[in-house]
Amino acid sequence: MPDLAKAYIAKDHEKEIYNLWLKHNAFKPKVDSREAFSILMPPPNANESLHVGHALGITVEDLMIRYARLKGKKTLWIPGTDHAGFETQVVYEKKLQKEGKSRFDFSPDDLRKNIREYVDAQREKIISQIKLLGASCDWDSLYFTLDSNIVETVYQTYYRLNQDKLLYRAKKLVNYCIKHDTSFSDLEVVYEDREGTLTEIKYPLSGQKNKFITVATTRPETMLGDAAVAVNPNDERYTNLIGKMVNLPLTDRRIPIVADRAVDPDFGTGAVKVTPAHSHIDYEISSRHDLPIIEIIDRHGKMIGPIPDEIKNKKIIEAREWVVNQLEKQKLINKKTAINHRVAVCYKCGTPIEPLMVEQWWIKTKPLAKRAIEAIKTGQITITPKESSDHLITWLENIIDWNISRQTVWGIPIPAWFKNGEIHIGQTAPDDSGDWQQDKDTFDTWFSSGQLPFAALGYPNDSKYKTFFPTGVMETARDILFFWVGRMIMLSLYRTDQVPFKHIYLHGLVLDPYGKKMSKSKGNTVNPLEVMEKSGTDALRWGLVHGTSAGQNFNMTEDRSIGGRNLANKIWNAARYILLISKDYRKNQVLDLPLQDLMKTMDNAENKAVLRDLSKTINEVEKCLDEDQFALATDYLFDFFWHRFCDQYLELSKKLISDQKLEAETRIVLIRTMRDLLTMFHPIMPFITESLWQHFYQTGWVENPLLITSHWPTK
RNA sequence: GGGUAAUUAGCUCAGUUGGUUAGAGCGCCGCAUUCACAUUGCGGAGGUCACUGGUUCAAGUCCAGUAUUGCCCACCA
Repeated sequence: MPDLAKAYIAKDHEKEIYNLWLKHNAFKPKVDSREAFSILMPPPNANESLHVGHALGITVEDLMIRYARLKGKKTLWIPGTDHAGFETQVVYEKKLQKEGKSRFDFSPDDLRKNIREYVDAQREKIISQIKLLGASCDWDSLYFTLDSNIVETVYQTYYRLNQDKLLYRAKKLVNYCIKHDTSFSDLEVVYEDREGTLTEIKYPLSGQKNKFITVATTRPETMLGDAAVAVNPNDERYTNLIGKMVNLPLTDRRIPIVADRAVDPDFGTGAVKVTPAHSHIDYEISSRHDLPIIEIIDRHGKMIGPIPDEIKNKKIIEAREWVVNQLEKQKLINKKTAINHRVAVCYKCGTPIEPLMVEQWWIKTKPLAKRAIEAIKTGQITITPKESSDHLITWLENIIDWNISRQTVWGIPIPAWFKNGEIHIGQTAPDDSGDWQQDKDTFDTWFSSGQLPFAALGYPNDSKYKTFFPTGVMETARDILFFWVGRMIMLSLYRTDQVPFKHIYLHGLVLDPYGKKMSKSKGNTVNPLEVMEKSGTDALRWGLVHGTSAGQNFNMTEDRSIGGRNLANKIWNAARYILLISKDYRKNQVLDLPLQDLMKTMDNAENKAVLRDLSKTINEVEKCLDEDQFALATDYLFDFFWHRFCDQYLELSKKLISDQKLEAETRIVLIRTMRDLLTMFHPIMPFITESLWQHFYQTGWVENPLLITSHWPTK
């Protein structure tokens, strides 16, 4: 047996151990009659570098899959990377910007090709970083979300939605970012408190001199697209004006005053201008009163439509100044007040969202959501933490139709063709007349990633799909519960009639030591690669799990991983000591007896007692791991190992072992307890435990050459 | 506005069907060093379990309310 170094230096072992696992195909599922357990790895964006959020997710997933493997299940963990359509395009545009270029310098085809090359070059990086974390996933199953089989499945879903009349193309009001030139779904819009000006404008009543109705707005320029003025039906100030007309200033149009329940009489003047083409609430009001929709802003934020020539094609902000000036000249501005209000903005660049009328592909989500709700309510899918079930159900119950088209080049092209208002759905044009134009849009990334559980497993014919679907658990970040998890459930039930996973485990946010969100701009990020380099991967993994709570955010401090490093060193030295004093001990079959039986062979009460406590610990750890209580499991393990085994028993064993009558059984207790501890520590600290297992194996104390494919302790 | 979670030692947090004297890690104080490990050991200080009320023989734990903080959803024209 080679001598063990006095201290455990993680760097000296990790690479070798990972290669050992790879060499033995330890991550590959052995397909037999055992119970199946699979996890789909949430694919990190192909252009990203590993951050601490990934590290947490991968640690927990690896922990679950290693535990299942030790418990004798056939396991498959499928890794992948995400093309992440819009997000990647934004990153690439930033890169272009640094080079003094923009996306408009390239044709869409060239741009797509360039991003593809960029992503292909980046992809290897994050994959190698995932390997550093010790991820025991089946690399032969590695997927990329633009793989042809996945794209094909996505297309089939699109066709089927069309056949089932759940897909439609419509020009409706959508959330549009004029900077990125794409629409979004409701989920990609965030709200921010912004300073603004509330301008009160007097609209002259038709046929009545010097009589006005005053509206309040933060967007004066949109008055040019007004279709009505609305007041609350119960607002006595305006009851006599309902049904009357006003002359819309700066235009020659006359618009009605309507009564609508959406108007809050206590806000502003209690009268509101209605601009159906550029406000969601106004769009709703207009549909209730059959008002015309007048578009005055285009996709680039330029003024269009029936507006004065002076501002045609001008930017929104210029138009605003012009409109306010003109109104002031006509003495139609009542007053202007500063206001702090919530503004819908693009979640990437903070540009205010412009609601615009754009033709998009929509999915009718209500019928899909209904089945998802049922699956959750009947317990076909369970969630940790449990309160997330209600969040998900509430979201599904209030779901609105989903805009699945994006005006980005990087993504899965939508298989649809247009010719003079005709629409053809399919990958190729219906004829080669050359009149058909392919849809230039791409799918919302979440539409394709929402199908990954079955798409990445090779639905419908692949043996992986047949063996491992539905997957056992979906482990992912809490903040994509609606974006991703909800959509996976809906689309999976729709396509496969099965839930995509039986259980969901949501991890919280990793915060900085002071409980603040980590962000690159704040400079308060913890770089997992640095922690791994400094303290070791096992130490990082321990630090991410120990002392945290399922689904709750937690503060990441360096101390957490230092604690993990110290623990690794302690494990190393306990095992090293046992190896040193017993290196000539040859295995006795008694060693493998179930603990209950092994205990009966012991003469000494202390030896019996430590085995009894070991058995208790196995029970506790098992129960915790079965219930997603990973941190609590590490608590039990830590306490038994450090205090009960090392501090008490190991010291005591030094006396016992010098007693000739007790020597043999004491060695057995030491070896057996350490062996079972290595096994239980393995899911959370795979490298050091496997490394020591190798020494146990070479000494002849264990049968299985690899801990990773060994089995959970027998009680 | 609606929802949800958190509030326990200086700090970060456990405490799972209510049950002796409320725990851990880190930090702090004292002692110990050829004996697996100083990335260590032994010992110690430190808590009105946010607050108010209720249920109970018994409440950190269950119920109601209050406060503070975080997050999610809706959204202000």
